Amino acid sequence: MTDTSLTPDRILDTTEQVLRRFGPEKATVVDVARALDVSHGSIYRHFPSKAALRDAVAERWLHRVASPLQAIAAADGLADARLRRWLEALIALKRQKVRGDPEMFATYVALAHDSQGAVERHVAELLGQIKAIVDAGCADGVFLVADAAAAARAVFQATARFHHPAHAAEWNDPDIDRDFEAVWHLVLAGLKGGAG
Amino acid sequence: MTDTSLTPDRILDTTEQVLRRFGPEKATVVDVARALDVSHGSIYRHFPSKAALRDAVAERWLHRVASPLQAIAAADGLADARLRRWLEALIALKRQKVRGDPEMFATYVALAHDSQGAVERHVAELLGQIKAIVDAGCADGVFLVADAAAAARAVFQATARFHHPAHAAEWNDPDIDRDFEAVWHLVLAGLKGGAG
DNA sequence: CAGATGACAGATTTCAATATCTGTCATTTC
DNA sequence: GAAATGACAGATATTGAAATCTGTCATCTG
Repeated sequence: MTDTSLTPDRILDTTEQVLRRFGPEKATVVDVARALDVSHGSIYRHFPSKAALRDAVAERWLHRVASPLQAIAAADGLADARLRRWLEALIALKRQKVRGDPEMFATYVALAHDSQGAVERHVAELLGQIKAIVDAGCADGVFLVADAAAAARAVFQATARFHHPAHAAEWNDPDIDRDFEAVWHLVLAGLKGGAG
Repeated sequence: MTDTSLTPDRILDTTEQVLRRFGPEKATVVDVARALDVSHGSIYRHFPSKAALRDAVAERWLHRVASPLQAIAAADGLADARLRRWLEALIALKRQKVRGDPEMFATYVALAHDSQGAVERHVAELLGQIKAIVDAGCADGVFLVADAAAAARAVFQATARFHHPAHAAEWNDPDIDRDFEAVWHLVLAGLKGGAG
């Protein structure tokens, strides 16, 4: 029954395979149906449109990024070290994905671009994780900020060059790690409240 | 003679008009020649290739951004206020260009994307201007940084969301000014050396 | 009767023939 | 004779007819 019954998860798995093989431009609902050996009409029983199917693929991919970071955000230890580890993990995840399979990375970026809602939820989730670290840091006196949510956004945005897919081409720059170090220094100083 | 003789500047002016009318995909060297009422072979007397012509257009556009900022970087007054004014001017220039004529902005971004060398020189020029402000700030004791060039890069990169064309779509966000304020706070604290 | 099918209309994409463009250069113009 | 021309070869883009795709739904199947 497991490999014969058509479920959303099975459709999503197959859609990823089809996207990997044909790319986001060429992949069609008919291709997915063919790969599953069902009629394309059956896909529409589980997803109302091709766009909804792509949204779901994007959402799952974004969740695979946010999920491992959640563990870091919720860990023990000093908030400044934890924030550093969290950012390094986010950056490493993204770089790993783009280096491991650049075409698939581009595919997922294209999907995400069309699924603005999924991206917004994803960013909100990441901001929530940063805010949790900042809150903890304030409680411990490691950080000193008036508005933790605003500080979380500032940290995320100031480091955009190192994790935002629009900057992926710059991640090959040999100076990228040194650049991150310099930005991290500014960010950390700001969170510690060095200049009220 | 002035309006009959074919000069690089006249070709560049006309190329901009043609790009404005047809966009970067459709504009051809033949279109430029037609607009100038010369044969397209004559264009190749002044520019070795279509790519070189587009490079020159990009370079001129980028210079129009860097030029007014130079005055701010070289002005008197406290370095922190000057850096703030410089960043605000850079951001205002970019926003003005994208709001005033979004299609032409996209055109120039496409040209710049193909003229990596021109972009690198432009960024180096901007980094030089920031470094001059940071150097002045260090001399006055307003800033405290070990490596002014590294600090300049960090300032530029941490604020990328507010001036890098890849983020242009986000400039319509109603919270964009508040976001810049938060990032500016982090950056300023870092430059003042609050957290050694 | 829940779930799958496949034929269908309208929209989108493909493909190959046709036209245009880029860059060169021997010839022409002033 | 310096500057401009226009014909040319090979590369690129356009076009319109044919094929395919999306989304729907009446029908079928177990």
